[in-house]
Amino acid sequence: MALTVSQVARLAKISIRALHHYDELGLLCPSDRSEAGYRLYSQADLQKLQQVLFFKELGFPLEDIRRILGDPTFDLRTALRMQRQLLTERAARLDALVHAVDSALDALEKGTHVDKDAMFEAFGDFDPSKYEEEAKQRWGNTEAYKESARRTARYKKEDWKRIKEEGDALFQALADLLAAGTSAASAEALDLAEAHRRYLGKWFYACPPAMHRGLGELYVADSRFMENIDKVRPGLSLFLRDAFAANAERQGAAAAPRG
Amino acid sequence: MALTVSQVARLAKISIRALHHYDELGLLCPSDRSEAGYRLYSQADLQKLQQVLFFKELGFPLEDIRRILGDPTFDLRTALRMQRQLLTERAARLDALVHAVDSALDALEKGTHVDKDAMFEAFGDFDPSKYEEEAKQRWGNTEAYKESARRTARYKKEDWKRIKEEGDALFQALADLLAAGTSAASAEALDLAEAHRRYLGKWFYACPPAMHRGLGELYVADSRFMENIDKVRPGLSLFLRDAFAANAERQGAAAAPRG
DNA sequence: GTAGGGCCTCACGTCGCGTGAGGGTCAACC
DNA sequence: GGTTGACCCTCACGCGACGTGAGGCCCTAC
Repeated sequence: MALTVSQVARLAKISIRALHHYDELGLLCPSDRSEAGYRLYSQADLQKLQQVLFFKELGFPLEDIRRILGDPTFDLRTALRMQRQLLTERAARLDALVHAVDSALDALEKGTHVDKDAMFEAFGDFDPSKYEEEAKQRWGNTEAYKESARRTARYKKEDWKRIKEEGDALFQALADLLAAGTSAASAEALDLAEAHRRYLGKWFYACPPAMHRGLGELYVADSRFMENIDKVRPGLSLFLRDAFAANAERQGAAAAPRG
Repeated sequence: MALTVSQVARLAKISIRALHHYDELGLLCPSDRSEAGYRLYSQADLQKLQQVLFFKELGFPLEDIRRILGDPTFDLRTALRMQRQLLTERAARLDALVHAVDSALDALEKGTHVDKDAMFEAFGDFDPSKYEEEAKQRWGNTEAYKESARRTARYKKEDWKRIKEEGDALFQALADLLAAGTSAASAEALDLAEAHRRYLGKWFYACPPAMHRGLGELYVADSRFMENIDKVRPGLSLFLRDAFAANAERQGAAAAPRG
Protein backbone atom coordinates (compact mmCIF):
# COMPACT_ATOMS: atom_id res chain seq x y z
CA MET A 1 0.00 0.00 0.00
CA ALA A 2 3.02 2.31 -0.19
CA LEU A 3 2.51 5.40 -2.33
CA THR A 4 5.06 7.28 -4.41
CA VAL A 5 5.57 11.03 -4.31
CA SER A 6 3.44 11.76 -7.32
CA GLN A 7 0.56 9.71 -5.96
CA VAL A 8 0.68 11.46 -2.62
CA ALA A 9 1.03 14.81 -4.33
CA ARG A 10 -2.07 14.14 -6.42
CA LEU A 11 -4.04 12.99 -3.39
CA ALA A 12 -3.15 15.97 -1.26
CA LYS A 13 -3.05 18.39 -4.17
CA ILE A 14 0.34 19.68 -3.24
CA SER A 15 3.53 19.71 -5.29
CA ILE A 16 6.15 17.00 -5.30
CA ARG A 17 8.67 19.65 -4.40
CA ALA A 18 6.66 20.42 -1.27
CA LEU A 19 6.92 16.78 -0.22
CA HIS A 20 10.65 16.89 -0.82
CA HIS A 21 10.77 20.05 1.23
CA TYR A 22 8.88 18.50 4.15
CA ASP A 23 11.28 15.58 3.97
CA GLU A 24 14.29 17.89 4.10
CA LEU A 25 12.90 19.71 7.13
CA GLY A 26 12.25 16.44 8.93
CA LEU A 27 8.62 17.45 9.02
CA LEU A 28 7.33 14.46 7.08
CA CYS A 29 9.88 11.80 6.20
CA PRO A 30 8.47 8.85 4.26
CA SER A 31 8.66 5.74 6.40
CA ASP A 32 10.25 3.72 3.63
CA ARG A 33 12.35 3.93 0.52
CA SER A 34 12.46 1.60 -2.49
CA GLU A 35 15.72 -0.06 -3.51
CA ALA A 36 16.20 2.68 -6.08
CA GLY A 37 15.79 5.31 -3.39
CA TYR A 38 12.19 6.26 -4.27
CA ARG A 39 10.21 7.73 -1.39
CA LEU A 40 7.44 5.40 -0.25
CA TYR A 41 4.64 6.81 1.90
CA SER A 42 2.59 4.60 4.22
CA GLN A 43 -0.97 5.22 5.36
CA ALA A 44 0.41 6.57 8.62
CA ASP A 45 2.50 9.01 6.62
CA LEU A 46 -0.64 10.18 4.87
CA GLN A 47 -2.34 10.77 8.21
CA LYS A 48 0.59 12.81 9.39
CA LEU A 49 0.50 14.74 6.14
CA GLN A 50 -3.12 15.60 6.82
CA GLN A 51 -2.14 16.96 10.20
CA VAL A 52 0.66 18.94 8.61
CA LEU A 53 -1.68 20.42 6.01
CA PHE A 54 -4.25 21.22 8.63
CA PHE A 55 -1.86 23.28 10.68
CA LYS A 56 -0.46 24.79 7.54
CA GLU A 57 -3.94 25.96 6.57
CA LEU A 58 -4.14 27.59 9.95
CA GLY A 59 -1.05 29.57 9.15
CA PHE A 60 1.50 27.88 11.39
CA PRO A 61 5.06 28.01 10.08
CA LEU A 62 6.45 24.62 9.14
CA GLU A 63 9.04 24.64 11.89
CA ASP A 64 6.30 25.13 14.48
CA ILE A 65 4.29 22.32 12.93
CA ARG A 66 7.26 20.05 13.29
CA ARG A 67 7.43 20.89 16.97
CA ILE A 68 3.68 20.60 17.44
CA LEU A 69 3.53 17.14 15.90
CA GLY A 70 6.71 16.07 17.65
CA ASP A 71 6.15 17.32 21.17
CA PRO A 72 3.47 15.35 23.05
CA THR A 73 3.26 17.99 25.79
CA PHE A 74 2.47 20.80 23.38
CA ASP A 75 -0.51 22.81 24.53
CA LEU A 76 -2.72 22.29 21.53
CA ARG A 77 -5.70 23.96 23.08
CA THR A 78 -3.97 27.25 23.72
CA ALA A 79 -2.39 27.20 20.31
CA LEU A 80 -5.73 26.64 18.65
CA ARG A 81 -7.38 29.38 20.67
CA MET A 82 -4.73 31.85 19.73
CA GLN A 83 -4.92 30.78 16.15
CA ARG A 84 -8.66 31.25 16.22
CA GLN A 85 -8.18 34.72 17.57
CA LEU A 86 -5.71 35.51 14.83
CA LEU A 87 -8.04 34.15 12.19
CA THR A 88 -11.01 36.17 13.32
CA GLU A 89 -8.85 39.26 13.46
CA ARG A 90 -7.62 38.60 9.96
CA ALA A 91 -11.23 38.14 8.88
CA ALA A 92 -12.18 41.49 10.38
CA ARG A 93 -9.27 43.10 8.62
CA LEU A 94 -10.31 41.57 5.32
CA ASP A 95 -13.77 42.87 5.92
CA ALA A 96 -12.40 46.37 6.39
CA LEU A 97 -10.41 46.01 3.20
CA VAL A 98 -13.46 44.93 1.24
CA HIS A 99 -15.23 48.03 2.50
CA ALA A 100 -12.26 50.10 1.42
CA VAL A 101 -12.40 48.59 -2.05
CA ASP A 102 -16.11 49.27 -2.20
CA SER A 103 -15.48 52.89 -1.31
CA ALA A 104 -12.90 53.08 -4.06
CA LEU A 105 -15.30 51.54 -6.57
CA ASP A 106 -18.10 53.84 -5.48
CA ALA A 107 -15.84 56.81 -6.01
CA LEU A 108 -15.02 55.49 -9.45
CA GLU A 109 -18.69 54.99 -10.31
CA LYS A 110 -19.65 58.48 -9.27
CA GLY A 111 -16.97 60.56 -10.87
CA THR A 112 -17.09 59.87 -14.58
CA HIS A 113 -13.48 60.81 -14.96
CA VAL A 114 -11.65 60.19 -11.72
CA ASP A 115 -7.91 60.46 -11.60
CA LYS A 116 -6.04 58.55 -8.97
CA ASP A 117 -5.10 61.49 -6.82
CA ALA A 118 -8.70 62.60 -6.52
CA MET A 119 -9.68 59.06 -5.74
CA PHE A 120 -7.33 58.83 -2.84
CA GLU A 121 -8.58 62.09 -1.46
CA ALA A 122 -11.99 60.49 -1.26
CA PHE A 123 -10.48 57.98 1.12
CA GLY A 124 -11.09 60.16 4.12
CA ASP A 125 -12.41 57.24 6.08
CA PHE A 126 -9.61 54.91 5.14
CA ASP A 127 -6.31 56.54 5.82
CA PRO A 128 -3.81 53.73 5.31
CA SER A 129 -1.14 55.28 7.47
CA LYS A 130 -3.62 55.82 10.26
CA TYR A 131 -4.81 52.31 9.79
CA GLU A 132 -1.28 51.01 9.73
CA GLU A 133 -0.51 52.85 12.94
CA GLU A 134 -2.52 50.50 15.00
CA ALA A 135 -2.73 47.69 12.53
CA LYS A 136 0.82 46.88 13.51
CA GLN A 137 -0.20 46.91 17.15
CA ARG A 138 -3.22 44.95 16.25
CA TRP A 139 -2.19 42.25 13.89
CA GLY A 140 1.37 42.67 12.84
CA ASN A 141 3.24 42.52 16.08
CA THR A 142 4.40 38.98 15.70
CA GLU A 143 7.04 39.57 18.32
CA ALA A 144 4.38 40.19 20.92
CA TYR A 145 2.50 37.19 19.62
CA LYS A 146 5.56 35.00 19.86
CA GLU A 147 6.27 36.30 23.32
CA SER A 148 2.74 35.48 24.33
CA ALA A 149 2.98 32.11 22.65
CA ARG A 150 6.10 31.37 24.65
CA ARG A 151 4.32 32.36 27.82
CA THR A 152 1.07 30.52 27.23
CA ALA A 153 2.79 27.46 25.87
CA ARG A 154 4.01 26.86 29.41
CA TYR A 155 0.52 26.99 30.91
CA LYS A 156 -0.78 23.60 31.85
CA LYS A 157 -4.31 22.41 32.46
CA GLU A 158 -4.31 23.84 35.97
CA ASP A 159 -3.23 27.29 34.74
CA TRP A 160 -5.67 27.26 31.91
CA LYS A 161 -8.52 26.45 34.24
CA ARG A 162 -7.60 29.42 36.38
CA ILE A 163 -7.39 31.70 33.35
CA LYS A 164 -10.74 30.55 32.09
CA GLU A 165 -12.33 31.10 35.50
CA GLU A 166 -10.89 34.60 35.63
CA GLY A 167 -12.40 35.40 32.24
CA ASP A 168 -15.73 33.82 33.12
CA ALA A 169 -15.88 35.83 36.32
CA LEU A 170 -15.40 39.06 34.39
CA PHE A 171 -18.13 38.15 31.92
CA GLN A 172 -20.41 37.16 34.78
CA ALA A 173 -19.80 40.44 36.58
CA LEU A 174 -20.66 42.34 33.41
CA ALA A 175 -23.74 40.17 32.89
CA ASP A 176 -24.81 41.04 36.45
CA LEU A 177 -24.52 44.74 35.64
CA LEU A 178 -26.68 44.19 32.58
CA ALA A 179 -29.22 42.28 34.65
CA ALA A 180 -29.32 45.09 37.21
CA GLY A 181 -30.11 47.53 34.43
CA THR A 182 -26.83 49.40 34.81
CA SER A 183 -25.72 51.34 31.77
CA ALA A 184 -22.86 50.07 29.63
CA ALA A 185 -21.39 53.56 29.96
CA SER A 186 -21.42 53.45 33.78
CA ALA A 187 -18.21 53.62 35.74
CA GLU A 188 -18.63 50.04 36.93
CA ALA A 189 -19.05 48.73 33.41
CA LEU A 190 -16.05 50.70 32.19
CA ASP A 191 -13.91 49.40 35.03
CA LEU A 192 -14.89 45.84 34.26
CA ALA A 193 -14.26 46.41 30.57
CA GLU A 194 -10.83 47.74 31.40
CA ALA A 195 -10.22 44.76 33.66
CA HIS A 196 -11.16 42.48 30.78
CA ARG A 197 -8.78 44.32 28.48
CA ARG A 198 -5.96 43.87 30.98
CA TYR A 199 -6.93 40.26 31.44
CA LEU A 200 -6.47 39.65 27.73
CA GLY A 201 -3.17 41.48 27.75
CA LYS A 202 -2.01 39.51 30.75
CA TRP A 203 -2.72 36.04 29.45
CA PHE A 204 -2.73 36.36 25.68
CA TYR A 205 -1.12 39.39 24.17
CA ALA A 206 -1.13 43.15 24.30
CA CYS A 207 -4.64 44.40 23.63
CA PRO A 208 -4.66 48.19 23.23
CA PRO A 209 -8.02 49.92 23.78
CA ALA A 210 -8.70 50.33 20.05
CA MET A 211 -8.24 46.62 19.54
CA HIS A 212 -10.48 45.91 22.50
CA ARG A 213 -13.15 48.06 20.90
CA GLY A 214 -12.69 46.05 17.70
CA LEU A 215 -13.07 42.86 19.69
CA GLY A 216 -16.38 44.13 21.01
CA GLU A 217 -17.54 44.79 17.49
CA LEU A 218 -16.51 41.29 16.58
CA TYR A 219 -18.61 39.95 19.45
CA VAL A 220 -21.76 41.25 17.81
CA ALA A 221 -20.70 40.88 14.18
CA ASP A 222 -19.72 37.23 14.42
CA SER A 223 -22.75 35.11 15.16
CA ARG A 224 -20.71 32.38 16.78
CA PHE A 225 -19.24 34.82 19.29
CA MET A 226 -22.58 36.46 19.82
CA GLU A 227 -24.46 33.24 20.45
CA ASN A 228 -21.88 31.97 22.88
CA ILE A 229 -21.77 35.21 24.81
CA ASP A 230 -25.52 35.63 24.87
CA LYS A 231 -25.71 32.20 26.48
CA VAL A 232 -24.38 33.83 29.63
CA ARG A 233 -27.13 36.42 29.38
CA PRO A 234 -29.18 37.54 26.37
CA GLY A 235 -27.96 40.89 25.10
CA LEU A 236 -24.59 40.58 26.80
CA SER A 237 -22.69 40.76 23.52
CA LEU A 238 -24.21 44.14 22.71
CA PHE A 239 -23.60 45.29 26.26
CA LEU A 240 -19.95 44.23 26.00
CA ARG A 241 -19.52 45.99 22.69
CA ASP A 242 -20.84 49.25 24.13
CA ALA A 243 -18.84 48.93 27.33
CA PHE A 244 -15.63 48.13 25.46
CA ALA A 245 -16.17 51.05 23.10
CA ALA A 246 -16.91 53.46 25.94
CA ASN A 247 -13.87 52.26 27.81
CA ALA A 248 -11.71 52.67 24.71
CA GLU A 249 -13.01 56.21 24.48
CA ARG A 250 -12.13 56.79 28.10
CA GLN A 251 -8.64 55.39 27.55
CA GLY A 252 -8.23 57.91 24.74
CA ALA A 253 -8.07 55.46 21.89
CA ALA A 254 -8.10 56.60 18.30
CA ALA A 255 -11.17 55.85 16.24
CA ALA A 256 -11.42 52.22 15.29
CA PRO A 257 -9.96 51.63 11.85
CA ARG A 258 -12.71 50.78 9.46
CA GLY A 259 -12.82 51.31 5.74
CA MET B 1 8.93 70.19 5.61
CA ALA B 2 11.13 67.37 4.38
CA LEU B 3 11.08 64.24 6.52
CA THR B 4 13.87 61.75 7.13
CA VAL B 5 13.50 57.99 6.84
CA SER B 6 12.97 57.40 10.52
CA GLN B 7 10.28 60.06 10.70
CA VAL B 8 8.43 58.62 7.75
CA ALA B 9 8.85 55.13 9.12
CA ARG B 10 7.34 56.17 12.44
CA LEU B 11 4.45 57.93 10.74
CA ALA B 12 3.57 55.05 8.48
CA LYS B 13 4.54 52.40 11.01
CA ILE B 14 6.74 50.57 8.57
CA SER B 15 10.42 49.77 8.81
CA ILE B 16 13.23 51.93 7.51
CA ARG B 17 14.39 48.95 5.53
CA ALA B 18 11.04 48.86 3.79
CA LEU B 19 11.50 52.47 2.69
CA HIS B 20 14.96 51.60 1.40
CA HIS B 21 13.41 48.67 -0.40
CA TYR B 22 10.75 50.81 -2.07
CA ASP B 23 13.47 53.20 -3.11
CA GLU B 24 15.52 50.38 -4.64
CA LEU B 25 12.52 49.14 -6.59
CA GLY B 26 11.79 52.62 -7.89
CA LEU B 27 8.43 52.31 -6.20
CA LEU B 28 8.85 55.30 -3.92
CA CYS B 29 11.99 57.36 -4.42
CA PRO B 30 12.32 60.36 -2.09
CA SER B 31 12.10 63.53 -4.12
CA ASP B 32 15.18 64.97 -2.49
CA ARG B 33 18.43 64.12 -0.77
CA SER B 34 20.43 66.13 1.73
CA GLU B 35 24.02 67.05 0.99
CA ALA B 36 25.11 64.08 3.04
CA GLY B 37 22.92 61.80 0.94
CA TYR B 38 20.11 61.46 3.49
CA ARG B 39 16.72 60.61 1.98
CA LEU B 40 14.28 63.52 2.30
CA TYR B 41 10.59 62.84 1.81
CA SER B 42 8.19 65.58 0.75
CA GLN B 43 4.47 65.76 1.48
CA ALA B 44 3.83 64.48 -2.02
CA ASP B 45 6.06 61.50 -1.26
CA LEU B 46 3.97 60.80 1.80
CA GLN B 47 0.82 60.84 -0.29
CA LYS B 48 2.34 58.41 -2.71
CA LEU B 49 3.40 56.24 0.20
CA GLN B 50 -0.20 56.15 1.32
CA GLN B 51 -1.22 54.91 -2.08
CA VAL B 52 1.51 52.30 -2.00
CA LEU B 53 0.43 51.09 1.42
CA PHE B 54 -3.18 51.01 0.36
CA PHE B 55 -2.50 48.71 -2.54
CA LYS B 56 -0.12 46.70 -0.41
CA GLU B 57 -2.90 46.16 2.10
CA LEU B 58 -5.00 44.88 -0.74
CA GLY B 59 -2.36 42.29 -1.46
CA PHE B 60 -0.89 43.65 -4.68
CA PRO B 61 2.76 42.73 -5.24
CA LEU B 62 5.09 45.72 -5.15
CA GLU B 63 6.00 45.43 -8.81
CA ASP B 64 2.33 45.68 -9.75
CA ILE B 65 1.91 48.68 -7.48
CA ARG B 66 4.75 50.39 -9.26
CA ARG B 67 2.99 49.84 -12.57
CA ILE B 68 -0.38 50.89 -11.19
CA LEU B 69 0.93 54.15 -9.82
CA GLY B 70 3.07 54.74 -12.87
CA ASP B 71 0.75 53.89 -15.73
CA PRO B 72 -2.04 56.44 -16.17
CA THR B 73 -3.98 54.08 -18.45
CA PHE B 74 -4.06 51.28 -15.89
CA ASP B 75 -7.56 49.88 -15.48
CA LEU B 76 -7.99 50.60 -11.82
CA ARG B 77 -11.60 49.57 -11.79
CA THR B 78 -10.99 46.07 -13.06
CA ALA B 79 -8.06 45.63 -10.73
CA LEU B 80 -10.13 46.70 -7.75
CA ARG B 81 -12.98 44.43 -8.73
CA MET B 82 -10.71 41.45 -9.01
CA GLN B 83 -9.04 42.32 -5.76
CA ARG B 84 -12.44 42.56 -4.13
CA GLN B 85 -13.26 39.11 -5.41
CA LEU B 86 -10.01 37.75 -4.04
CA LEU B 87 -10.61 39.39 -0.68
CA THR B 88 -14.09 37.98 -0.26
CA GLU B 89 -12.81 34.57 -1.20
CA ARG B 90 -10.04 34.85 1.34
CA ALA B 91 -12.63 35.91 3.89
CA ALA B 92 -14.75 32.85 3.13
CA ARG B 93 -11.72 30.66 3.49
CA LEU B 94 -10.85 32.23 6.83
CA ASP B 95 -14.41 31.62 7.92
CA ALA B 96 -14.07 27.95 7.06
CA LEU B 97 -10.83 27.80 8.99
CA VAL B 98 -12.39 29.37 12.06
CA HIS B 99 -15.08 26.70 11.89
CA ALA B 100 -12.39 24.07 11.63
CA VAL B 101 -10.64 25.43 14.69
CA ASP B 102 -13.95 25.48 16.54
CA SER B 103 -14.45 21.82 15.66
CA ALA B 104 -11.00 21.06 16.97
CA LEU B 105 -11.66 22.94 20.19
CA ASP B 106 -15.03 21.26 20.62
CA ALA B 107 -13.37 17.90 20.23
CA LEU B 108 -10.84 18.91 22.86
CA GLU B 109 -13.56 20.10 25.23
CA LYS B 110 -15.52 16.89 24.97
CA GLY B 111 -12.83 14.29 25.35
CA THR B 112 -11.16 14.94 28.66
CA HIS B 113 -7.97 13.34 27.45
CA VAL B 114 -7.71 13.64 23.71
CA ASP B 115 -4.54 12.71 21.99
CA LYS B 116 -3.74 14.26 18.65
CA ASP B 117 -4.45 11.21 16.53
CA ALA B 118 -7.92 10.82 17.95
CA MET B 119 -8.51 14.53 17.47
CA PHE B 120 -7.78 14.37 13.83
CA GLU B 121 -10.07 11.43 13.38
CA ALA B 122 -12.83 13.65 14.67
CA PHE B 123 -12.19 15.92 11.73
CA GLY B 124 -14.59 14.07 9.51
CA ASP B 125 -16.04 17.29 8.25
CA PHE B 126 -12.74 18.92 7.62
CA ASP B 127 -10.56 16.64 5.58
CA PRO B 128 -7.64 18.86 4.65
CA SER B 129 -6.74 16.84 1.59
CA LYS B 130 -10.31 16.97 0.36
CA TYR B 131 -10.38 20.63 1.08
CA GLU B 132 -7.07 21.13 -0.63
CA GLU B 133 -8.32 19.31 -3.68
CA GLU B 134 -10.42 22.17 -4.75
CA ALA B 135 -8.82 24.83 -2.66
CA LYS B 136 -6.07 24.81 -5.23
CA GLN B 137 -8.61 25.25 -7.97
CA ARG B 138 -10.35 27.80 -5.89
CA TRP B 139 -7.71 30.05 -4.47
CA GLY B 140 -4.33 28.71 -5.27
CA ASN B 141 -4.27 28.82 -9.00
CA THR B 142 -2.34 32.01 -9.24
CA GLU B 143 -1.31 31.14 -12.76
CA ALA B 144 -4.91 31.29 -13.87
CA TYR B 145 -5.33 34.48 -11.94
CA LYS B 146 -2.32 36.04 -13.56
CA GLU B 147 -3.49 34.91 -16.95
CA SER B 148 -6.82 36.51 -16.27
CA ALA B 149 -5.16 39.62 -14.93
CA ARG B 150 -3.17 39.89 -18.12
CA ARG B 151 -6.32 39.55 -20.16
CA THR B 152 -8.52 41.92 -18.20
CA ALA B 153 -5.77 44.49 -17.82
CA ARG B 154 -6.17 45.10 -21.54
CA TYR B 155 -9.89 45.74 -21.32
CA LYS B 156 -10.77 49.36 -21.67
CA LYS B 157 -13.89 51.25 -20.64
CA GLU B 158 -15.75 50.06 -23.73
CA ASP B 159 -14.96 46.41 -23.05
CA TRP B 160 -15.81 46.70 -19.42
CA LYS B 161 -19.17 48.21 -20.21
CA ARG B 162 -19.94 45.26 -22.45
CA ILE B 163 -18.85 42.80 -19.77
CA LYS B 164 -20.97 44.51 -17.17
CA GLU B 165 -23.98 44.48 -19.46
CA GLU B 166 -23.51 40.79 -20.12
CA GLY B 167 -23.46 40.09 -16.40
CA ASP B 168 -26.41 42.34 -15.71
CA ALA B 169 -28.41 40.61 -18.43
CA LEU B 170 -27.78 37.23 -16.81
CA PHE B 171 -28.84 38.51 -13.40
CA GLN B 172 -31.91 40.12 -14.93
CA ALA B 173 -32.87 36.90 -16.70
CA LEU B 174 -32.55 35.02 -13.42
CA ALA B 175 -34.55 37.71 -11.65
CA ASP B 176 -37.28 37.30 -14.28
CA LEU B 177 -37.43 33.57 -13.58
CA LEU B 178 -37.79 34.34 -9.89
CA ALA B 179 -40.55 36.86 -10.66
CA ALA B 180 -42.36 34.29 -12.78
CA GLY B 181 -42.30 31.86 -9.86
CA THR B 182 -40.04 29.41 -11.64
CA SER B 183 -38.09 27.09 -9.35
CA ALA B 184 -34.38 27.64 -8.81
CA ALA B 185 -33.96 23.97 -9.65
CA SER B 186 -35.68 24.33 -13.03
CA ALA B 187 -33.82 23.65 -16.24
CA GLU B 188 -33.99 27.32 -17.24
CA ALA B 189 -32.48 28.44 -13.94
CA LEU B 190 -29.74 25.82 -14.16
CA ASP B 191 -28.90 26.87 -17.71
CA LEU B 192 -28.65 30.50 -16.69
CA ALA B 193 -26.57 29.57 -13.66
CA GLU B 194 -24.23 27.65 -15.93
CA ALA B 195 -24.12 30.59 -18.32
CA HIS B 196 -23.16 32.82 -15.41
CA ARG B 197 -20.44 30.40 -14.38
CA ARG B 198 -19.02 30.45 -17.89
CA TYR B 199 -19.35 34.20 -18.00
CA LEU B 200 -17.16 34.47 -14.92
CA GLY B 201 -14.66 32.04 -16.37
CA LYS B 202 -14.59 33.92 -19.62
CA TRP B 203 -13.92 37.38 -18.25
CA PHE B 204 -12.30 36.84 -14.88
CA TYR B 205 -10.82 33.45 -14.18
CA ALA B 206 -11.68 29.78 -14.16
CA CYS B 207 -14.68 29.20 -11.95
CA PRO B 208 -15.30 25.48 -11.45
CA PRO B 209 -18.82 24.47 -10.36
CA ALA B 210 -17.82 23.96 -6.73
CA MET B 211 -16.43 27.47 -6.61
CA HIS B 212 -19.56 28.79 -8.23
CA ARG B 213 -21.58 27.11 -5.53
CA GLY B 214 -19.34 28.79 -2.96
CA LEU B 215 -19.92 32.09 -4.66
CA GLY B 216 -23.64 31.61 -4.29
CA GLU B 217 -23.20 30.95 -0.60
CA LEU B 218 -21.18 34.13 -0.39
CA TYR B 219 -24.01 36.03 -2.03
CA VAL B 220 -26.29 35.28 0.90
CA ALA B 221 -23.64 35.18 3.64
CA ASP B 222 -22.17 38.58 2.86
CA SER B 223 -24.72 41.28 3.52
CA ARG B 224 -23.13 43.67 1.04
CA PHE B 225 -23.46 41.16 -1.76
CA MET B 226 -26.94 40.25 -0.67
CA GLU B 227 -28.20 43.81 -0.50
CA ASN B 228 -26.77 44.70 -3.85
CA ILE B 229 -28.22 41.64 -5.51
CA ASP B 230 -31.58 41.98 -3.87
CA LYS B 231 -31.75 45.47 -5.30
CA VAL B 232 -32.36 43.82 -8.67
CA ARG B 233 -35.17 41.83 -7.09
CA PRO B 234 -35.81 40.93 -3.46
CA GLY B 235 -34.88 37.33 -2.76
CA LEU B 236 -32.65 37.08 -5.81
CA SER B 237 -29.55 36.31 -3.75
CA LEU B 238 -31.22 33.24 -2.24
CA PHE B 239 -32.51 32.23 -5.64
CA LEU B 240 -29.02 32.52 -7.10
CA ARG B 241 -27.51 30.51 -4.30
CA ASP B 242 -29.96 27.68 -4.87
CA ALA B 243 -29.62 27.81 -8.64
CA PHE B 244 -25.82 27.83 -8.47
CA ALA B 245 -25.83 24.94 -6.02
CA ALA B 246 -28.24 22.90 -8.14
CA ASN B 247 -26.19 23.60 -11.21
CA ALA B 248 -22.99 22.59 -9.42
CA GLU B 249 -24.76 19.35 -8.48
CA ARG B 250 -25.73 18.83 -12.10
CA GLN B 251 -22.18 19.47 -13.21
CA GLY B 252 -21.08 16.78 -10.79
CA ALA B 253 -19.17 18.97 -8.41
CA ALA B 254 -17.86 17.66 -5.13
CA ALA B 255 -19.46 18.92 -1.95
CA ALA B 256 -18.49 22.46 -1.10
CA PRO B 257 -15.59 22.53 1.32
CA ARG B 258 -16.68 23.81 4.67
CA GLY B 259 -15.07 23.11 8.02
C1' DG C 1 37.17 65.82 20.87
C1' DT C 2 34.42 62.34 21.65
C1' DA C 3 30.11 60.01 22.60
C1' DG C 4 25.61 58.93 20.84
C1' DG C 5 22.31 58.59 17.63
C1' DG C 6 20.98 58.76 12.82
C1' DC C 7 22.04 57.98 8.21
C1' DC C 8 24.29 55.59 4.19
C1' DT C 9 25.40 51.34 1.15
C1' DC C 10 26.44 46.66 0.51
C1' DA C 11 25.18 42.06 1.10
C1' DC C 12 23.69 37.83 3.08
C1' DG C 13 19.56 35.41 5.66
C1' DT C 14 14.60 34.04 5.81
C1' DC C 15 10.40 31.03 4.35
C1' DG C 16 8.09 27.92 1.45
C1' DC C 17 8.63 26.40 -1.93
C1' DG C 18 9.23 26.85 -7.93
C1' DT C 19 12.08 25.52 -11.42
C1' DG C 20 15.42 23.76 -13.91
C1' DA C 21 19.86 20.65 -14.61
C1' DG C 22 21.83 16.33 -14.83
C1' DG C 23 21.13 11.71 -14.23
C1' DG C 24 19.22 6.95 -12.58
C1' DT C 25 14.74 3.64 -12.73
C1' DC C 26 10.98 1.20 -14.58
C1' DA C 27 7.33 -0.76 -17.52
C1' DA C 28 6.08 -1.20 -22.21
C1' DC C 29 6.47 -1.69 -26.91
C1' DC C 30 9.08 -2.69 -31.20
C1' DG D 1 17.20 -6.41 -26.06
C1' DG D 2 17.06 -1.74 -27.23
C1' DT D 3 14.52 2.34 -27.02
C1' DT D 4 10.96 5.37 -25.52
C1' DG D 5 8.75 8.02 -22.17
C1' DA D 6 7.04 8.51 -17.62
C1' DC D 7 8.70 8.70 -13.16
C1' DC D 8 12.17 9.25 -9.56
C1' DC D 9 16.51 11.15 -7.39
C1' DT D 10 19.76 15.02 -5.68
C1' DC D 11 21.77 19.41 -6.04
C1' DA D 12 21.26 24.17 -6.30
C1' DC D 13 19.75 28.69 -7.67
C1' DG D 14 15.56 31.97 -7.78
C1' DC D 15 11.67 34.68 -5.82
C1' DG D 16 9.33 38.43 -2.84
C1' DA D 17 9.45 41.54 0.76
C1' DC D 18 11.90 42.60 3.47
C1' DG D 19 15.22 41.50 8.40
C1' DT D 20 19.57 41.99 10.07
C1' DG D 21 24.00 42.98 10.67
C1' DA D 22 28.72 45.14 9.00
C1' DG D 23 31.41 48.96 8.12
C1' DG D 24 31.50 53.69 7.77
C1' DC D 25 30.00 58.79 7.28
C1' DC D 26 27.21 62.83 9.51
C1' DC D 27 25.63 65.73 13.13
C1' DT D 28 24.66 67.55 17.51
C1' DA D 29 25.87 68.01 22.34
C1' DC D 30 28.59 67.93 26.16
